[in-house]
Amino acid sequence: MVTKEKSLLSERKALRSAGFRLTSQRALILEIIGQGSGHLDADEVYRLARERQPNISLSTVYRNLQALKKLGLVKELHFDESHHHYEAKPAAEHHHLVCLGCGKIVEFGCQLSNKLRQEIARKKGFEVTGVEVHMTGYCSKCRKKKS
Amino acid sequence: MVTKEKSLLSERKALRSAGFRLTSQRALILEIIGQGSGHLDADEVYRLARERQPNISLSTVYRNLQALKKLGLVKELHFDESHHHYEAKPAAEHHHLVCLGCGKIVEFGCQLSNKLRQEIARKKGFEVTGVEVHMTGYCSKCRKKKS
DNA sequence: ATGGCTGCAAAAGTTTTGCACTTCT
DNA sequence: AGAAGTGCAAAACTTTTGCAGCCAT
Repeated sequence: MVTKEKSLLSERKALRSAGFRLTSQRALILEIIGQGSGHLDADEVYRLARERQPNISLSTVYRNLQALKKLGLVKELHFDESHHHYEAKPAAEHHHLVCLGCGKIVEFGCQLSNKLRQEIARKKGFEVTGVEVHMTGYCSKCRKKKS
Repeated sequence: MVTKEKSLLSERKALRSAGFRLTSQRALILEIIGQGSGHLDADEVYRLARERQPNISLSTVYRNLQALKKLGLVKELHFDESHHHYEAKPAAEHHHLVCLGCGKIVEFGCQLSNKLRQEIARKKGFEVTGVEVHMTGYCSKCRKKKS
C-alpha cells in the first residue's frame, strides 16, 4: 500500500526513533490532525480517515491518537464535553476560547502562561509538563442574539 | 422526610429563586460537594451519598450535578481522564495542578487569570464567562521516584 | 522473522433518557 | 393540584481490550 509522501519527514523521524512503525493508517491520521481544522474529536478523525481508507477501524484511530499523544506529536484537549478533542502539537503554545452559543473555537497565544508555569513550579515543588488555559464565553455574534 | 438543616441557607435561596426545588437528595449532594475533599467525580459523589441515603440513584446524582452546575453552585472540571470531576464553586477563583505520578491535585490561586481574561475578552470581542487553568506535572515525591 | 499494528467484535465505563410514581410548593 | 424530581432499567456514547492474522523494518 503506497502512502502519501507529503512533508511529514520530521514526524516520521520522531516515530522511528521512538520505535514506532509508520503504517499507512498512522500516516493518514497524522496528516488529518496536521492539516485538519484543528480540535477534531476521535469520531471526526475516524470519519475523515474513512473517506480515504474505508476500512480503517475506530480502534486504530484511538490507539494512534494515544500513541501520537505519548510521542508528543498530538495534544489532547478537554473541552466542556464528554469526549476529547485532538490537535497537532503546535509550534507556538496557544490556548482556547470556546463560544457557548455557536461552538466556535478561537485560539489565542499567551505570554503569561510560561511565567505562570515557572512560578507555580517553584512554589509547589512540581516539575510542570503542561499548561492548558481554557476559557468559555460568548462571541460578538452570539452576544447580539442574546440581547 | 426531614432534611439536615445545616447552613445551606444561601444555596437554598439560590435554588428557590431559580425555580428549583430543595429535595433531600439535592441537599445531600450539595453538602457532599461542599465539604468533600473537592474534585470528586460522579461515582464518588454517588458512593458518599449512598452512605447516608442508601437508595439514591446514580441518575439523580448526575441530574443534580447538571442542575447545580447550571445554577452556578458547582463547577465541572475536566482533567486528563474520561470522566468529569466536580467541586463547589469556590469563593476565590483557583486552578488545578495534577500530578501524573500519584494523581494528587494541588490548587493554586492566580492573580494573572483575571488580567488575561480581560485582555482576551477585549482582543477577541468575547464576553468571557469562565477561565480554567490546568497544569500537569510531577510532584516532588514522584520526581524522586523517577530518578 | 518477528514484534508491533490492524480490524473486528465484544467489553467496560460514563452519562443520558423514558416512564411510572412520588414529593415539594 | 400541578409541576418538578426520583428510582429503576435500558439505551446511548466514548473508549479500551482480546485475539487472530498482517505488515513494516
